[in-house]
Amino acid sequence: MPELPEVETVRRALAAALSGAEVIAASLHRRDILRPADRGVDPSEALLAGATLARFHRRGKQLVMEAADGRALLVHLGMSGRLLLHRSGRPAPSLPHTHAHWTIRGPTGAYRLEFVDPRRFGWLRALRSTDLAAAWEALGPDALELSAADLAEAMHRSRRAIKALLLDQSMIAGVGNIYADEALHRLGLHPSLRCDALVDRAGRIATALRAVLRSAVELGGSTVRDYRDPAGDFGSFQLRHRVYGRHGEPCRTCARHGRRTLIRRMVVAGRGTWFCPVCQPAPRRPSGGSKALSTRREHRG
DNA sequence: AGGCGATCCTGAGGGC
DNA sequence: TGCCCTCAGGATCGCC
Repeated sequence: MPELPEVETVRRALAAALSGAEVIAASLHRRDILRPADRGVDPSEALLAGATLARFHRRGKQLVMEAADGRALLVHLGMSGRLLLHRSGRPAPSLPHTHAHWTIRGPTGAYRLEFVDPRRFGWLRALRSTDLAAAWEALGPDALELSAADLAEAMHRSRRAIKALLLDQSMIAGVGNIYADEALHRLGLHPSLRCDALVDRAGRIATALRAVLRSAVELGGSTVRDYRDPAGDFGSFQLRHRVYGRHGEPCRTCARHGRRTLIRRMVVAGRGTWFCPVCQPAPRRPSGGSKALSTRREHRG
């Protein structure tokens, strides 16, 4: 799933190839990929036809293509969304679920850009670049720039599980299920720990989040299933995952200390959550109520 | 406040 | 081999 590192990888690739390029034509194949408020507008206008692409921004998981004429297009890749960039003239397999495409010509060549999203959790939103700040008002600070003070403030009055807060885009923008689990394992914190009990560790948590996200950006993000960069290539940070998706496999941190502990799976904040029961000991009073069984279906089958 | 479930959607993967 | 069922997840909404 594209989270901050994957979206940043996409942003960098698009910025490198398309800055200063002109959108010759744009086509929308599914109108419901636009946010509801945009469905009445002219699609090709919304998709920046005729514009010169000036800048590519990102906040959290949201990407913006900003045109020189004041138009902008906000892109959310959802779960399975891809922006694929093909050089014109090369045979480009058109994938199913291609919902929009652009013909673009610029300093580095001519391209076809495609928005592909099988599960359609992704979306596009047309706006003016002057409205971008307002559009992003609902998002918390970008996770790569998260300060200890921001995080401490968010945690201070919250009794939710720490993982729920990490996933809350209005608190921290960019963290999704993968990097929440990976950061918590590196911190040795159980995902169910209450925020207000961890305020004194906000600095460490912010630092660990930034570090895990930066490492992932350097490796082009994680490809678990669907994610590809604009060239169609995989990320490689999944090779560094310590817990995410590793249910039943040995904890590598424990293995280094001569212990054999298996990664477990539970549900926190409605999400599949992977953790090491030794590195991340359970709280004495798990948040989320009195249910004694906070883990379930720990074994395959 | 925040947990929880439903919703949107498709494809992967397990079970039989 | 192939069909069917379940499940995964980001964001949002309504309910409790």
